[in-house]
Amino acid sequence: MVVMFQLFKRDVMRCLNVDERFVKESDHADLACTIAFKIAKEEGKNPIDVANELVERLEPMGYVGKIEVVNGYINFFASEEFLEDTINTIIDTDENYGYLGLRGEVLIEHTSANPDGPLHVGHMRNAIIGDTLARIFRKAGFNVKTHYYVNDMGRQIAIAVLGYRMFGLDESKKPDHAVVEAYVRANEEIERNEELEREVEKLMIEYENFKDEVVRDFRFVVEKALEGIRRTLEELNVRHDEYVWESEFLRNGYVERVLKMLEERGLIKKERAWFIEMDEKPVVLRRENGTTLYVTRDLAYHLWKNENFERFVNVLGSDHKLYGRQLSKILEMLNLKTPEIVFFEFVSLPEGSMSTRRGKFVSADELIERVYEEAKKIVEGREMENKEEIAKAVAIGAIRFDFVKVAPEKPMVFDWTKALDFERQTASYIQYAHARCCSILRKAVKMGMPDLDFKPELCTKVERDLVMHLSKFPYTIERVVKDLKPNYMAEYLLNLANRFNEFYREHRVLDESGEIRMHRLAIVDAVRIVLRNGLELLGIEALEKM
RNA sequence: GGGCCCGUGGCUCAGCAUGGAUAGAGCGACGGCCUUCUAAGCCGUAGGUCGCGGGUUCAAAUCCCGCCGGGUCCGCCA
Repeated sequence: MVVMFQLFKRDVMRCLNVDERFVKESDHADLACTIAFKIAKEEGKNPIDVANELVERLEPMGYVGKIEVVNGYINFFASEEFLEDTINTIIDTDENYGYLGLRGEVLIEHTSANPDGPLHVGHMRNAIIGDTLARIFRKAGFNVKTHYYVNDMGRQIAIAVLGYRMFGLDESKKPDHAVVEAYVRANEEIERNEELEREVEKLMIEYENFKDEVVRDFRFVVEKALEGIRRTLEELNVRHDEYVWESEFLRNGYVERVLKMLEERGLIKKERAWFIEMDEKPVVLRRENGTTLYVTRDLAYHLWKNENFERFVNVLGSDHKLYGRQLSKILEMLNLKTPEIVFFEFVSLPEGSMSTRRGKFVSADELIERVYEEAKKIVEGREMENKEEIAKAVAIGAIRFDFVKVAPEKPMVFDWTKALDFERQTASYIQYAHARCCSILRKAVKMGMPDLDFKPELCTKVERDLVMHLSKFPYTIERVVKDLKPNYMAEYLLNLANRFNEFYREHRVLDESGEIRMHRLAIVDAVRIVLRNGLELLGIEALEKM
């Protein structure tokens, strides 16, 4: 477990004896300390004098190298030893660089789109955030399981089943698209004929009572939808360890258990329906007709999570915020752990919000297909092998990066012209930097097995900055895990690719000889490793040639 | 009506955690760079009242209050 940048930061804090609040990243130094401003204020002195005084009686220790005072800031630069240890650690630990040694059982539940049709671009945002978090948590050391929670008991599933019974499924279509067709048609029928409402309600009651042929039809329709959804997710390099059906919690007794727990604490009010009084609005747990609600099953699911995991993370659309708060509040009433929830804002279309019910959405399949076609056009004009695979990797990378780079709480507007514009794709920029590293190393090997030998005293300013940035990779993972913001990693990699290109422009590698050559090859190899590890965390293939 | 989120160059976004030294990218625009390790790249130029107003502070894009604009939630739906 090596966390280079944090070690340096810790040394800075120790040698000044200040806490983390006063030590910050800065453009002017590797780390800058602002404590002098605070002391100056308290003691009515000049910050510059205070800073100078502090520095005078300061013993550099560990990885702390040069220290200078500028305008009251105390600027710290890492030592040559730090740079050397960073590069050597990266090369030695290789694919494990980024591992933080954190421990614990973590469940990440994400995507969980209703199985009434294909994934649309909003669900993609959920899947990509969730999958990226899962990858980063694993890298940090956690034992991670991912769940797709299947809402097989919802009203819309009953409608889809009704559609299936009335019209069947179009076998020529991808199964999730066939399901949504039946679902949309059934909705249209219901609008025309109110009688069908009762049909839907009946289906729901019968399913909840496990009536055989109803269960069979629900299972059939849900499996069909999931089959299609799973295929789409596979294209995106998103994999769930398990698909958990909510009806399962009715069968296995957890629903009953959680209701009993609530009852014993006197929390449930029973009138015609059963409900819990809450500040914002009451939560109904059992309908007048005796059936349970989504929240009831979800409470049971979270009771189960409590028994099996130390931490659980849910990725949910921000329209579920009130729901999430209430769920957590009820769990707290039972002295149970609450989920950590990542809320993401909506992906809307230029013409407005999406709706599965009205069949108004951009499906993930369509987006993938069209971006892929666009990537193929670009690859066509180039001399290379495996054009199809490269186009695929570039297309999926472009899509994943586009979604993950935006902070979850920012609303997104999905725009076809932008999605298909490869000039603005930033994933391929990172993939390209990685391919460049590989190319240099490949050639070096061809010229005779090279020795890699980093010498900090040979570092130029550009090289030094690049190495410092490499040291922050584990630190970035730590921040993602702490804040649940996978966009930090996207930002980090973009920045790294940028710095590498600067290095590439200003320095030759293979044309050099002797220790400079070995020194630069070590840097290139270290950059290659971090780019590759980072792309892996984003679920983007690190191409060696493109 | 109340709650929550967002508002940063023409466009898409980063930065807000922990206030700090010239607010960063990409696209678009304009000009340049392939006889040198991959031009999916690089360099340069133009372009910003960080939604508005107030407050706290030596210091505010960042913290607090109010307002405006957009989104979303407020079901015996999921």
